[in-house]
Amino acid sequence: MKIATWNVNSLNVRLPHVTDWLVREAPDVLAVQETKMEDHKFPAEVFASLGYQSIFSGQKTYNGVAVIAKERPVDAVMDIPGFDDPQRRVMAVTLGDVRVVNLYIPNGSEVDSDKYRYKLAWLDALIAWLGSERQKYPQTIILGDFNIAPEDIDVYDPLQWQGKILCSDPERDAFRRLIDLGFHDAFRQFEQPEKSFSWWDYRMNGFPRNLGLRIDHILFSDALRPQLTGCAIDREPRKLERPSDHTPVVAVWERS
DNA sequence: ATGGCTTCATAGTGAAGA
Repeated sequence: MKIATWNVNSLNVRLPHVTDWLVREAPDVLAVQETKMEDHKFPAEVFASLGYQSIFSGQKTYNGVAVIAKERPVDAVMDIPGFDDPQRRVMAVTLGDVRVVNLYIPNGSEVDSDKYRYKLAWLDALIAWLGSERQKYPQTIILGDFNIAPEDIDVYDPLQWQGKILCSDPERDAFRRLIDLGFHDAFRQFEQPEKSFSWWDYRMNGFPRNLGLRIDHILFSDALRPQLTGCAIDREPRKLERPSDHTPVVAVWERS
């Protein structure tokens, strides 16, 4: 199974990039974030014409998540149960015998801001939920835009970013607590190029200078460890005209 | 240089992203 995550930063603008990428890479599953699109506008028929089924939870202007898969996604959950949140950031589905949890974790804006407190509360609720989901779904993949750079090696300039949003200790602690539920960072299971990032700021020529952060992740549960054969960041879509500021992260399992 | 760039909602500019 080939599975990918991609924050597309508006599916309306990025649809040609996404369809081109689906045709070229032929993943079994693509989890997207920041569709910024209400459900009645979701281009499900475009993906259907490429052999993909879609399930989506969107809203106008901000947020919005979707799972695009060859197999029919079932048993969808579109909220963190018990966590009242109008923002569309969660899409958990079952594909075969694997539970896939697609996340658009809040950005947080600035440390100590209201949005930062919302991010930390959101993460607490997420961790509590996924902790209880573990027994139910031994084979789980959690992927998406985490808006957390877990380690200094995931940041182009760790000193400049020290303690800042995406890198603060409470955010990294939340990432660690998620891992400690029994998950692993697929990207770090393999030798990787130095300065591997998944997001680059549109400003300051961030991408050509590789001023990036690794904030998009694919985590997997213990039961899926033996079959994982690779994980990589695909920088190609970031080189296109009018790219998303994020680029896809891809993981491959030998079997479902 | 609390800027830069991009998207969206809007019809001027401003919010938000990361």
